Amino acid sequence: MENGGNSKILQEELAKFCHVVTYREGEVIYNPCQRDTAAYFIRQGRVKLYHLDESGKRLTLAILGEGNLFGEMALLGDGHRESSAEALEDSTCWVIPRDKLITCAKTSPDLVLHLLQLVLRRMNEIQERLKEMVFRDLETRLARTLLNLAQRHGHRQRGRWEIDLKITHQELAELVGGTRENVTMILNRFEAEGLIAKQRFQIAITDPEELAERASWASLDEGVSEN
Amino acid sequence: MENGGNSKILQEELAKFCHVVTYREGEVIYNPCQRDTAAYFIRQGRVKLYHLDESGKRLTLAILGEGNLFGEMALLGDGHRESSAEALEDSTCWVIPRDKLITCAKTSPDLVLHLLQLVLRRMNEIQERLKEMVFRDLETRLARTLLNLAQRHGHRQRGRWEIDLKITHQELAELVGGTRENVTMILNRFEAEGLIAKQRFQIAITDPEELAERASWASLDEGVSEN
DNA sequence: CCCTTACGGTTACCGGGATCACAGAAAGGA
DNA sequence: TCCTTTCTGTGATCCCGGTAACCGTAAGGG
Repeated sequence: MENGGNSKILQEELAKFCHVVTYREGEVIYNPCQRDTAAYFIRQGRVKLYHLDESGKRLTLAILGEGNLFGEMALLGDGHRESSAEALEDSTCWVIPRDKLITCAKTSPDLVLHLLQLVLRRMNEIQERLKEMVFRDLETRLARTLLNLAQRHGHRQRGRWEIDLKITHQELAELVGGTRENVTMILNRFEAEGLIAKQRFQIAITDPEELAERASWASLDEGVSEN
Repeated sequence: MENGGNSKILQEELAKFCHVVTYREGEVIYNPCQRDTAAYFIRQGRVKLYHLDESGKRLTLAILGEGNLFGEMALLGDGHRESSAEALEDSTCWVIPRDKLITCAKTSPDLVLHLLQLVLRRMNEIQERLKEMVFRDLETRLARTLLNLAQRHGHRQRGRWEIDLKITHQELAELVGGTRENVTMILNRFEAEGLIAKQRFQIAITDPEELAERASWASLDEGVSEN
């Protein structure tokens, strides 16, 4: 969806020299310090990328869906993983081993350009996250995260956005870089103000415009309120 | 230095279809919202990448030197800048316009692979910064930043590392995501403990091993203490 | 050479958010 | 069905680091 037609072209290229792997919900795709040299391209399903620090705290780097690339870091030098990847649902991915990519770059240079595009988009998002951590407070970050999730993993329904993810407050906390307790409090505040509606594992945005306000979203057209 | 021989090969490729621009110390290379579609590869000099938020606070994304790539985000879709770049010294860069890159990808696919490598390296660093913001306190982040600066912009001298940058506490604060006051305090603490020596605009690491300790550096061999 | 400007140093205060410590409620397996 | 586990809700407390308000000092331009 986000990649427009590119995703399809890319997949045709990938089909020439890559194979497909499927993962079940909850399955771990890779772990830190593992040594392999493949990147993955999501054909179908959702994948969570995260990093654990030594004390057990977790930072979720991204929740990705169809048409996204991950594990690209393994295309670098020695190819050791720094983070973990886990399938949030049953998923199928193209596997892109480094050496195959290098050999095939000569015959289909467009492929590498496409990958470069995908990597740049991810980099942009991470840079955005870094900026948010420095400049924004927890409430703002949470509002933004909810809007992002709705955009990438949600659908519109009668003026509200349903987030199509089974997600806990703990997981949200790991996504915004805060604690579960504070996330719970802020979510309740949002609900009391009529910005969102929530049940266990489920959140819907009932007032996207106002929530975007709280997110101090730079330009509305980037948000989810349009259409 | 960090790129080994790759940098040279890459530059030969770039010479085929890119031109060179030079900037004076302090000159701004680009600004947000500017619309151009070129990336830059540093041939010589140092460049600071930063982002200003609306309140005027600044986050320094990176201080780069010879062999580094920046402004790659312009290779994406519409090509608008999100951050600023400024020459810290007189510098010369290869300019890589997007359309030239795309046309030349067919004739020299290795070039794109090299760029991909460089982008991945940058992405790795930013991801690292993000993790630090979430997991580490200010003192740790500052210790790490000093070691990084020494590694990338410093030289060894009689067992200590001199950082070859004219840098203020304010700039360090923008690099670690803290305030000038706290950076000053921590630097003084480090100096009192004999970890660093400093004068105006100048910092040297006198005890790299111990400072790496304070940085809770994962593996020593990544630090600057070896050799 | 003076005088403005920027940088470095230091304190007091305050607040966002982490930590700790519960309790109720839903889920889900035996 | 019960009983354990996981998730949510809500306080009390604490502390890191931001904010504000100074002052002395080096730098550097007119």
